[in-house]
Amino acid sequence: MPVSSLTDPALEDVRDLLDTGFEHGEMITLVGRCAIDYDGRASSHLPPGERLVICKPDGTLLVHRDEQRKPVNWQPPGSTHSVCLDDDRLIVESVRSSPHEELEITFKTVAQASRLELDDMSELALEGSEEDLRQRILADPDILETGFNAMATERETSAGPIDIYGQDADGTPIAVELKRRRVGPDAVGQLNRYVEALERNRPGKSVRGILVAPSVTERATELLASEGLEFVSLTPEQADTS
Amino acid sequence: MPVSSLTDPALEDVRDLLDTGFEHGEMITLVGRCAIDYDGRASSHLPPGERLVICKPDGTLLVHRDEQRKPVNWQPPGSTHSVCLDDDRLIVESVRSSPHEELEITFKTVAQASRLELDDMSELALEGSEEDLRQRILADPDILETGFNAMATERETSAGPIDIYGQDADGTPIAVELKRRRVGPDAVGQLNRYVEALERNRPGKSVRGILVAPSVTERATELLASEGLEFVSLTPEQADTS
DNA sequence: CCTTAGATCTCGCGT
DNA sequence: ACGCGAGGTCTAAGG
Repeated sequence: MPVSSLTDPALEDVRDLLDTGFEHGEMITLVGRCAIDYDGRASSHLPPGERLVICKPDGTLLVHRDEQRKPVNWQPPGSTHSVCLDDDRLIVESVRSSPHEELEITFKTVAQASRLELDDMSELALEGSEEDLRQRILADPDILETGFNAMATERETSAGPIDIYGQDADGTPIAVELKRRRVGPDAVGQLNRYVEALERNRPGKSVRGILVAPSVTERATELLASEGLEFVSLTPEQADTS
Repeated sequence: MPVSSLTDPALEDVRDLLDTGFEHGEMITLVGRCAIDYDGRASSHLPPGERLVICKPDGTLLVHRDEQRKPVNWQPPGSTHSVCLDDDRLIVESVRSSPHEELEITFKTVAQASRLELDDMSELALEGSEEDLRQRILADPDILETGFNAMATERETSAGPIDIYGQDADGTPIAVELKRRRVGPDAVGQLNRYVEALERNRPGKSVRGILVAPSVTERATELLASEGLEFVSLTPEQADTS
């Protein structure tokens, strides 16, 4: 885990460190006072302030302030970074194509500059996703409704793919929309689009729509009622019955 | 912009640095080999690997790998960080309440640990948002449709707030939904919910729905047609006519 | 606190 | 490439 770091360096030395880091595909962190201009999908300007800048070898660039979870500015993976010294200012530039986006960071002073080689082959194992909720229902369809018969997942309609498509005990088609957390009106609209698409395909035949989530907001409940849709309360993880 | 940094420190010294940094409300960066466990809205486990950890004074915690824009693990602002030394392992813990979430980072080795005091009072100025699109239309309603009369923004309906509510030249009500970029079926569903809510309030009276965006996907175009809704192409920023 | 919808959303998966 | 929907989404604004 080699780390090369400079404290209160001359901007010239920072430029060399960046060039070396970019060359070697290393991660770089910079702490310093900088102004930032962005132009691409939108455009922004951030006056000078002290921030932490991170350049990843995959082309990602992050600018973090001392608060908030999201970077104040950034470039997505695949961008190309470069650095140049202009008088007494160090300019870090990141360019992305398709769509074209430019980020320019102008440093007045740099307090710390580091090159990091990070070795990380592990993969994140996450539980509690919508996929887990789907597996729960497919493993035991009766928890949705007695006699439910799951016939397909991601079934295509003209309005998009249905999470689970099946039939009830009477053979009536059902579109099931899954959400891992409490839902609002948007999920109802989504389910409604799928149900209407199925009904357009089979005129006259009734289709049921069931929204599956831990809970729904009041407005979503009203919308479900006005559209004739149903709700079943389920979480991705089985309730702890210990 | 005071920066205190340790290279290849003993874990004991890292613990002291963290304690000091937490105490003084400073930002902290750690580079090292660690495993991570999360439990809260979901749960996850990440086996050992080399990562960059950032603790912000507002309670934000970020764990970044050497690729991707998003942190592999994190805690939102408002979380409480703590550190303890357990044998030959350094454990950084972050807890959040409402909802309860825990993140535990177990370091085997630390290559770099830094305390940063970042002074940043500037505010980001961003252009090209949906709000800019709204201002464009309100400043010159005719660019939406000749004779359009904007009567309200964020007008409440039983299905949620309409971006712009108004009337056409004939006095027919119009719900306008704005999007800053190319849109898909979700935006059509959103507009449809608003139009249906208005129609439920005024039975028999027809209501027009207009989706405003730079462009729409084909599926969204079909949905617009099947719902009897309309589309007008506009961008947040005026086209460059130089 | 909860709800609602925007975001330079990001990300993965599919066509 | 583009389309589509999930996400521990995050974040701001409003009730």
